[in-house]
Order: sequence, then C-alpha cells, then structure tokens
Amino acid sequence: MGSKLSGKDLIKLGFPQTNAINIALGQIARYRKRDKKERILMEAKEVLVHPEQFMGHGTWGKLAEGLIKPVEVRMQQLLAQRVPFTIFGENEIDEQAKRQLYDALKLPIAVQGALMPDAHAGYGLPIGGVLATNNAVIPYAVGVDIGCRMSLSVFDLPASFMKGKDFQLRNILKEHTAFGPYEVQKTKAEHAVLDDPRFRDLPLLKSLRAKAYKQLGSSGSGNHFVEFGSVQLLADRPDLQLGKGEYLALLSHSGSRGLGAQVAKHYSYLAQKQCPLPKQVQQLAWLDLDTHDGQEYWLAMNLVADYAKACHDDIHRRIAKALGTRVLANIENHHNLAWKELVSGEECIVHRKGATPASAGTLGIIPGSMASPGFLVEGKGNPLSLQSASHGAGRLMSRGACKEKLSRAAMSNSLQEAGITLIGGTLDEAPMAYKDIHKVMQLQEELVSVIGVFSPKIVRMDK
DNA sequence: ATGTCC
Repeated sequence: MGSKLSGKDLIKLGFPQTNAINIALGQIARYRKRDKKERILMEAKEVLVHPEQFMGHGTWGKLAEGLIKPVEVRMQQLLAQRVPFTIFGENEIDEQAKRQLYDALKLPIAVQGALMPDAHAGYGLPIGGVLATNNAVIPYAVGVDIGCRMSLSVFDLPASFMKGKDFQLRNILKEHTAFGPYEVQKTKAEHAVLDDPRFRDLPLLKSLRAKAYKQLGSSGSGNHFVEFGSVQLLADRPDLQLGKGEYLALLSHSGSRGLGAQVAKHYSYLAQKQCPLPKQVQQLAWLDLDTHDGQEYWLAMNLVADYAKACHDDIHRRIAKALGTRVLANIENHHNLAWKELVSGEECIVHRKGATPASAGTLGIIPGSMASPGFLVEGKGNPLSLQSASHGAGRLMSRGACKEKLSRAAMSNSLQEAGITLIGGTLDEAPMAYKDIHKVMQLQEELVSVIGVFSPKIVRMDK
C-alpha cells in the first residue's frame, strides 16, 4: 500500500515548489483519496510533460495552470476613491451595510455598485448589495446560498378555491414539502439537472451529487418558505396568457441547500487563499475569470443555480399534482447570483446578493413577510441600481432581538389578525421582524412597477 | 444559508 500523497512526491517528479502547485496538490489529495499514490503520480507525470493538454481539466487543470500560467498571488491594494454607486432608501439602511458597500466600491476590480432599500449587513457584500466588477467573481458577493430564488405558480383555480379548505391545503403543504436540515421529500424525484455533465467533470460537484440528489425538492430553513395564497393581477398580461383577476397561487423561497453551501465554502476558501486583501475586506476576495478556479466557480455557480430552480420546479410540480390542477403561468427569479451583463456598454460581472434582477420588462417576485403581501414586479431597467431591485422587505429586528423582544403569543396574534395559517416558523421570521414592505416598494418606484399582488394564506416554514 | 471547520 502506498503512503499518503505529499508535496514532496510531486517535487521529486520535478514540479516547482510554488503556491499554485501547493493549492493544486491539496485539491488532488482531497478528491483522489481512494486512488493509489502510484496511479496519481503517473498521471501527474503526464501533466508535467504536457501541461497544455490538461488546461481546464477537472482534476489536473489547476496543476497545469500552475505550470503554464500560475495565478499571481499578491497583496491587493484598495482604490483611493469609490467607484460610482447609488443607495435606494438610504434612511432605512443601517450604517454597517453602507460601510460594507463602501469597502467593496474600493476594490480594484469594482466598476459600479448599488444598495437596495432592504439592505442589511452580511459577510463581504451586504445583503441587498449589487456590485459590478471587471472580469472577476467574488464568491461572498454571490452569497452562501448560491442561486437562492423565488418561484410563483398561478394555478388554474380561482382564489376562492381556498375557502373552507384550510385543512386540506395544510396537509398538501405538509405532505409535499420538506423543511429543516435533514428532512427530504418522501418519494424520489428524477430531474435532468442531476445528469448534467458538470456533476461529472468537476471533482467537487461529483462528490456532492449524491447529497444533491437526496435533497432535491427540499426547502431548507431560515427565511425559506412554501405558501398558498391568492395572486391578484392588476391588468391583463398577454405575455403570461393571463387575464386580470384573482387566482390561487403557490409561492416558494429557497436555494441550493447543501450543494450550494459547499460550493460557496470551497471557492471562498480558494479566493481568500489566492487574493490577499486588507483585513477588513478579506471576505471580498475574488477569483479572476481567466483562471482555472474562476472558470470553475462560474460553471459550478451556474449548475447550482439550475439545481435551485429544479428544487422549486419539483415542489410546484408535486403540489399542482396534489391539487389536481395545472399551472397557468410561472414567474421566477434568482436573487443570489452573478451574471455577465453590459454596464455602460462594457461587459461586467454583476453580483446580486439579495437583489432581484430588474432589467426592462423582466418579471420578478419581491416577497413581504408571512403576513404581508409579496409583489409581482416588472423591471424598469434603471442603470443606477444596475437593473436591480430589493429581494424582500428586509429585516427590521436582528435574530437576537427577535428572541429577546418577541413572543410566540404575539406572533400568533398578528397571524390571526391577518388570517394566516402558519405551519412551523420561528420568532426570527415573525411579521414584526420585517420592515414595512409597502414602504420598501415606495422606495424603489424608480426600479420596478407592480403588476400583481400575492397575499399569503397558508404558510409553511421550518421548525 | 449550511449536518454551522478547508
């Protein structure tokens, strides 16, 4: 039996002793644990002789890059001036969130930024932050829950369908959704996303595929939910083939579960290792898109985004089937992701971390709280927000403050007053913990127009 | 957000 693969083994083969090679070795040792050392070293020898043939390779690409064009690791300096930015609803946003944006605006890769009216402090970029960069992606400006998104299905049933069916609808939610860190859908679902070649080609994704399969169609915890309610369309929508009126609808909010969390963790680690920054902005470390890791993050991030969509689609499919009806229209959007978009005519990487894409004519959903309406919106394409809007009402009380100041009884009262049935839910998510969504919508009238209103009725959350 | 340490 061969001993554990070490850096010395590669040096003996003739690999140079560099930072890039060390990081690459760490990755290989991690994903080829089951392989014999001799086998790995034989492959490594090939890479050493013909590195160009291994560029972009899942396992050996980083090592090949380390030989041909290693990532330059050097302390990055912040700019003296911030790049342009706009804050929407400045008076409603805490100072820490603003400071975090100001820091991000001084990154040498920054192009333009914005803060949405629901912004609050987070890791790296604040939640509700939008940042355009030049050919670089910041894992912590996408967020830990990569691909977190909204999905709204309008059913072929009137809103009045809910009358007197509280018990039946509650059971459908309990039966066909899965919440919390461990709960999964009872019956397995197949989905094309699991056959995606990226799950095979990237060693990290390969190692996470089994878990992704298990968690498909689950919702997770925190502020995630699946809820029945009525949606009121304010005008005829030929684009959705829907007439003005009220319909039964299902609204869901969730992300990419363990898959996205692991991907975020992995590439944040690599970014911070290879992109040293002043301490207060270290979490804003980026990956150059012309590097192996940058390319790989982009592939992984987009696969994870597709997976998050697949989770919503699975939930909606199950519930439509349980209701015995069909979906007339679906509106959906990611709100934790990065996109390649034109900013003042130049292609940039636009990170939206808790922000709804709002280019002209793009539809999206901005939820309120469990007891207040969510809004179907159409983007106005405002360049000042980098074509974005808020992703919700935003927190008014911290999670700690909720535990201290709120009670389960007070929450139940407010839910009863609003006529909401809640399954699960914690004090963190109490209606009083959130800002007034109507006010937040007012603060972004230049960003989106409202085309419909969703009123929650039966809400399921974790716990 | 996440079996809450790469």
